[in-house]
Amino acid sequence: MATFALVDCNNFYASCERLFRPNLKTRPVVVLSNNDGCVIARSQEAKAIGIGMGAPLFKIRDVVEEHGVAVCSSNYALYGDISERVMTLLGSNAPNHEVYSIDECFLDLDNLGVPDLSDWCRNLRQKTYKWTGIPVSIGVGPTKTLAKLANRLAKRSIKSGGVIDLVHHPEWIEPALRKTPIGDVWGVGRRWSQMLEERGITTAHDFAHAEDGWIRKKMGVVGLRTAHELRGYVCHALDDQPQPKQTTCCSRSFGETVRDKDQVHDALMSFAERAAEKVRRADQVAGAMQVFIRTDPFNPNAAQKSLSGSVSFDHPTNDARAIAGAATRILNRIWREGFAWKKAGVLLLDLAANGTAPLSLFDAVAPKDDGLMNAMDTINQRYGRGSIRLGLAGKDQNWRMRRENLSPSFTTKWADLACARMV
DNA sequence: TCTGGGGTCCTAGGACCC
DNA sequence: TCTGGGGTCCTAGGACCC
Repeated sequence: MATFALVDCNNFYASCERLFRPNLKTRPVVVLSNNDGCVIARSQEAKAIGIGMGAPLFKIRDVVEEHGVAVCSSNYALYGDISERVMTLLGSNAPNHEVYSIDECFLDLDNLGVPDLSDWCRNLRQKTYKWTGIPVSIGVGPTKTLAKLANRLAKRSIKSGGVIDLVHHPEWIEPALRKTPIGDVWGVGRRWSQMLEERGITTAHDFAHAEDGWIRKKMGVVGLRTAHELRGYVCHALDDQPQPKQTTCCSRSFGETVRDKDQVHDALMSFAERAAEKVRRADQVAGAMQVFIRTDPFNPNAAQKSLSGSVSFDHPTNDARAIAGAATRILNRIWREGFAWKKAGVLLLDLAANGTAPLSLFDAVAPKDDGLMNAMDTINQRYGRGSIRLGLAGKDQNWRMRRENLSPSFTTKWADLACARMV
């Protein structure tokens, strides 16, 4: 039998915000989405006073005021760096591991050669807290889906000490399935849980005992795999060598709607540049790209429009100039006057490892000019993103994100380094 | 007034081929 | 009046994840 562990950081973004700001330790903390729109992470105290996931900031102003809630704009430079530290530590303790998201990691605990796995997990949990300052919970199960489920219960149970092991306590599996609502099962989202509830399937236990043919018909092979995993049959293996990305995207909602083409263009140039940088960092090139712009779907009074266009590159590229140029041509092609644009984005598609992209028929050698891009990346890495850019930025930047409560980049910017003072 | 961004996988349907 | 069956490739859309 396989043994998977899921290590999940507790309230990750809120925990990161607290790391370098001890004065937040005793206050409820929430972290906001881009443009400071809605709540995407909450500390335990913030959950306790009833702040919901996804709550728009304007709706919780009163609660914030009343309880002295610390409100933070999201700071992904900080979270990404802290995440790396946690993952490195986990990886050094369990060589077979899969970094699943910014705050989650699956471990393969087979062949680890430890006498008491639950004990080992509790140690790992303490070590992670001591070394990184981030509290984690650990769920252990015979499949990834059951490890996830165990993790969720570990987070909720005080007496579990942050660890629940369903592999060495198989008698816990059935009660665990019974007390997990169907919508909290990994792989069952909002649509499916509504559909299942309407048919009386309200818990993980109900779903695990539903009929295969019916599940297959209603939810395809994806849903069937989830059901099998709940029964203890492995359908999702540990993926410790993740495949390179096939697409990458840089998109944003604007701080304010924008009607002016130059400003939309300016935003797209910035996205194109950033997307190209991501692809260079992965040592890939893009074979095609897509640009989209759209109005605000939440505003019922505004005329709605969603436009997009794409191109293929003759020579797959990661050069910001080529990508920005293509984005400009696409925008010129799709642009329509008279709409209040709210969001735009650049997608780079058909990504391939740099150097392996096939040459086009008439090429002797692929064109190569990496010097300038390398220099830009080096400067931006050293002095902070945006230190050097293509000379395209316009003056009006209404599309820029609102980030009114941004914490310092404690670990990724020299200027933001925390200072300790002897008293 | 206000409502994120970045991904993956699967399926259905159309175009096209033999 | 009759108009197959099976395959591939591509795209759009829908489900999910964090």
